[in-house]
Amino acid sequence: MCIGTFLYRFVVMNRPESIFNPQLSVDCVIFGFDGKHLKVLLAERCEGIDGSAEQKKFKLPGDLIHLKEDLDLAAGRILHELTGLSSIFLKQFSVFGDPERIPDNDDRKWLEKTSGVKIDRVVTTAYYSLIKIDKSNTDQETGNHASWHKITTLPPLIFDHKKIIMTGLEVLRKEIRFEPICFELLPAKFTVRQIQTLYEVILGQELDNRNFRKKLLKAPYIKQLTEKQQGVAHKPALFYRFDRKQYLESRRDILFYNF
Amino acid sequence: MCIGTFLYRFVVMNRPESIFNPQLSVDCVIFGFDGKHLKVLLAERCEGIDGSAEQKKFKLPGDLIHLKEDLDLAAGRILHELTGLSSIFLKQFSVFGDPERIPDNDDRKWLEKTSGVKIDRVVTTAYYSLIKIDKSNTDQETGNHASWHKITTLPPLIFDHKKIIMTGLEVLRKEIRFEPICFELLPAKFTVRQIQTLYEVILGQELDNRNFRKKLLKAPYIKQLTEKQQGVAHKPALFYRFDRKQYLESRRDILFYNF
DNA sequence: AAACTTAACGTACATTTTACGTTAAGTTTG
DNA sequence: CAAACTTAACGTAAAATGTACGTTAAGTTT
Repeated sequence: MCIGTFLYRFVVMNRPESIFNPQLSVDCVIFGFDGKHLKVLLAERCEGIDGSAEQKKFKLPGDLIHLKEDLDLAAGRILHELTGLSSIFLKQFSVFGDPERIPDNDDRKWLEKTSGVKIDRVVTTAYYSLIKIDKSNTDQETGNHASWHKITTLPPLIFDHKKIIMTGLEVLRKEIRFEPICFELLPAKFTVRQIQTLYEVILGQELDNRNFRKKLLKAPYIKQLTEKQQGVAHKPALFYRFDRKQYLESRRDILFYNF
Repeated sequence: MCIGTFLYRFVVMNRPESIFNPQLSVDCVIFGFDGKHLKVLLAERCEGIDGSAEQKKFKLPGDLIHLKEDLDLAAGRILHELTGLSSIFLKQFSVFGDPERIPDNDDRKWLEKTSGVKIDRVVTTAYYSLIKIDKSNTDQETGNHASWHKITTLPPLIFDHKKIIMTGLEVLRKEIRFEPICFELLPAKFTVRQIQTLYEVILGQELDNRNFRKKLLKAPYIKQLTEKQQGVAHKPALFYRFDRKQYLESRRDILFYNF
């Protein structure tokens, strides 16, 4: 939690009129790829209801939004507070508006306690983002009581956050079939094998490496570098980079329809 | 406006505490196809600010949601109130959460007057739906001060409703490239030409009829009927129908990725 | 030096797309 | 009533793409 958030919380806990809108929130499903597994960044619900022994639960990074705050900007704020990153791929993908999505139990009491406002119903707008997992956000597990979890083995989550993650994953799966958003999940230099593994973990299916390679390298926005992999116990792979400008150029005037 | 809505309004105007949530709304972009043009169903903002001569503006069918109402159900309610239709294809596609999306002018005053509540900010969840335009909703223009408008020539709209429609159209364009949702826009029996015209108006591009036909008829869920077109001044076309069950069957286990 | 591992390239065949030409079945017109 | 007209329906050849594999290459490890 950055200073800004801390201050907000302080104010909230000590003033009758909240600066938060108690009915609107955003939650971010932050996908990351470490070369092997698709992961999601989760925050620990550290504050218990009464300080005593409680179930350790996780939650999506998210927050109530400020009274006059734009939703997209609020999502950016949360991502920034948690990771220090800004201008990151971030896309609204769904709204969760079931009036009973925040059940009348410990979860709600915890939320009312930490937000300092009476919670009636909360409609949350879900965003997903893709980031590269590297030393800066892996080593200390990003700090802020946040940590990466494989999407295949998620810990217990509050509210409907599991459903939100699964919906986000579906959207990501759908999206990756047509748009190369996967490059947001890779370092600037990558090998063909890395992209293929990423596609495999997202699609949940093995792909033929020879055909995958052919299809990928035909794309005009995949640029080969002269640099090679180092320190591997086999033939080193060449590095490639994603040329965003070429990508946008190549996407113009495509017509496509299917049955 | 159906009786239900009227009652709600009556209650709202006469009670201090509203049964509406003044911060959450849904708006529906209802697409229709009349065989020639892609259209959208718009409601007329009939009540003026002070009853005097005012600018005639249109709005998307939409409403504030009830205090404990689910968003998806609210969208269904609005569609039903306006068209009498239920169990219609209806999909949430975006949230509009700019705090300034309802500007501080006549539009806001009108909204406050008709809803009976003080409007601070309204976050709206947008849905789109697809319906067939036929006699039941064309002849009397659906009643309820609602009417069909070509998406190419939209009248003046309140708030950011034009932006909402355009975003919905983009989503529809994207969606139609991969899923045959277009059959929601066609009568049960249709000709190849009808589908092609529909694709052309949605994609905004002419297609080769011979190749379109081949591609379409390969789909296992397009079933030829024995019936032919009648009363046309040329070779009558065969009718086809969409087999939803076969469609779902054929969609299992498809793997697809592209660069 | 041989074994091992993954990268990188190639090839033959099937399928799909693309760009057209041709025939068919009706109505309208002179 | 035949010729003209209009759109439906079918066909075909070439190009492009996808699929299923086999082979060679460049390193490290044993």
